[in-house]
Amino acid sequence: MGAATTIPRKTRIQAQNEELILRAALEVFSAYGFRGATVDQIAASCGLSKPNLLYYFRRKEDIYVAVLEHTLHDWLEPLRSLDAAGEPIEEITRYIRTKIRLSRDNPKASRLFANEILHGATAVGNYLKGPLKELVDEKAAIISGWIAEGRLNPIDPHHLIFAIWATTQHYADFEPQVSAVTGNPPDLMATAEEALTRLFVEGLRPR
Amino acid sequence: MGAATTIPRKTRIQAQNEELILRAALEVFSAYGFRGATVDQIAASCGLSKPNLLYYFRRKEDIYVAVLEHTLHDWLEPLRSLDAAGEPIEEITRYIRTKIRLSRDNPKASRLFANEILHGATAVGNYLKGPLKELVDEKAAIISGWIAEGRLNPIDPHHLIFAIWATTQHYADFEPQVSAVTGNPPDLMATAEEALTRLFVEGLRPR
DNA sequence: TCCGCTCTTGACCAAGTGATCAAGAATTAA
DNA sequence: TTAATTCTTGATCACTTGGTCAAGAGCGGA
Repeated sequence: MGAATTIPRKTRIQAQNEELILRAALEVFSAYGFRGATVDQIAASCGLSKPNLLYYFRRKEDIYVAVLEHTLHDWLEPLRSLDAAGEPIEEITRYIRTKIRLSRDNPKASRLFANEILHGATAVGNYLKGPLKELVDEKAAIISGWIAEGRLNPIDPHHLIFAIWATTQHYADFEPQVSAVTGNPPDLMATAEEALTRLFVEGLRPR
Repeated sequence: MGAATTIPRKTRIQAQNEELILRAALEVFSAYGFRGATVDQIAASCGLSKPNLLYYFRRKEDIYVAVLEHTLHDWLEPLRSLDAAGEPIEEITRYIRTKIRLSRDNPKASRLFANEILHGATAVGNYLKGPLKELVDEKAAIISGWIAEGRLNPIDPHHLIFAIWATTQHYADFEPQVSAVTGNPPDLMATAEEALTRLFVEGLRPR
C-alpha cells in the first residue's frame, strides 16, 4: 500500500566492511572479552578508522551482539544433527568428535561464548532460555528414549550433554592451562578426541 | 649479620583490611574479570576509600595476583590428596565428588581462575608450568600405574584429569547457561554429582 | 603525656575510551 | 556530466579509571 517501503539493500562496500569488522571483532572480543576489548583495537585490526567503524555499528555493543549472533548458529549445528533414528553410541560418538574438532578449528568462537557466559550471559540470556533450551530438551528426550530402550546406560541426559560440552570446549577455553600441563605435544587434540570418545562410550555402553 | 633485619610485622589493622580487600576483590574480579573490574568497585565493596585501598596494594594488579595466590592452593587440594595406596575407583570417585562440591560451594574462585586462563593466564602462567604441571604429572603417573595393573580401563591420564576438571567446574563457570537450560531445579548439583560419578565410574571400571 | 609511626582521605592528574559531528572524498545512478 | 547518496576522517567531547600526593587523623609504645 502507498509508497514502496525503503528496502535496506546492502552496498558492496557495506557487506564487505561489515564482514571485515565481524572477523576482527571475533579476534579481539575473544581475546579480551567485551569490556577488555576496545573499539580502537577492532578498528586497527581491520584497517578502518574508528569513526568509520562506528558508521557501520553505532555502538560497541552492537558489534558484540552481531558477532555473537553470527557464530551462535554454527556452534549448535552438531547438536542439531543428533539423529533419533541413528544408533545411539554412534550418534553420540559422532557428536563428540564433531564438537572437539569444532573447538580445535574455531577456538576463538569457543572463547567468545565462554567469556559471555562466564560474565552473566547478559547479551545472549534470552537465547539460552529460548531456542537453546528447546534444542537441548528435544535432544535430551531422544537420549532418554534410548535409555528407556536399554540401548544406553542410564544417565541424566542434560548432565550428559553438559559433560560433552565441558570436556570438548575445555581444550579451546583453557588452552594455556592444557599447554602448560601437557607441554603441548603435536598430537594433543588427536589423543584428546580418542580419550574422550573412549571414556564416554565405555561409560554409556550397556554392559 | 650485624643489625637485625627489619621484620615486616603486620599490624592488626593491616591484617584485617587486607583480608577485607581480598574478600571483596574475589567478589569483583570473579564477576567482571581483571580489566572489567575497577578499583573503585573493590573499594566500595569493602567500605574503604580508593586511596586507602591503594595504600595496602599499590597497583590493581597486585590485588589481582594476591587474590589468585590466596585461592590457588585450596583449589588444588583435592587432587593433591589422590592416594596411590587407595582403591582406584574409590579414589577417583572421591576426587570427583570433592571437586564438584568445591565448585558448588566456591563458584567465585572457579570463575576467577576460568577468566584468568581464558585470557591467557598471564598472571599464573609460571605457576601452571611449574607446580601445577608437577602435581598433575605425579598424579597422572599414579593413574597410569593403576591402568598398568589392570585396575582401571585404559585412558590417557592427563585427558582424564582435564575431563574431571572441565565437567565439575562447568557448573560454576557456565552457571547462567546451566540455569537457563535446566530451569535451575533445587537438586541440580546433587543430580550432577550423581551423573558425573556414574559416568566416570562406568567408563573407568574394567569390564 | 608525648612522639613517631601507621592509617585515611579529598583533591587532583594523565591516559584511555566510547561516541559525536561537520566537512570532505568516493561511489553510484540518471 | 551531474546530482544524490554513501563512505571516510580529523578534531573534539564527556566520562571513566588507575594512580599520586600532601596533609591530617588515629594508634601504640615509652
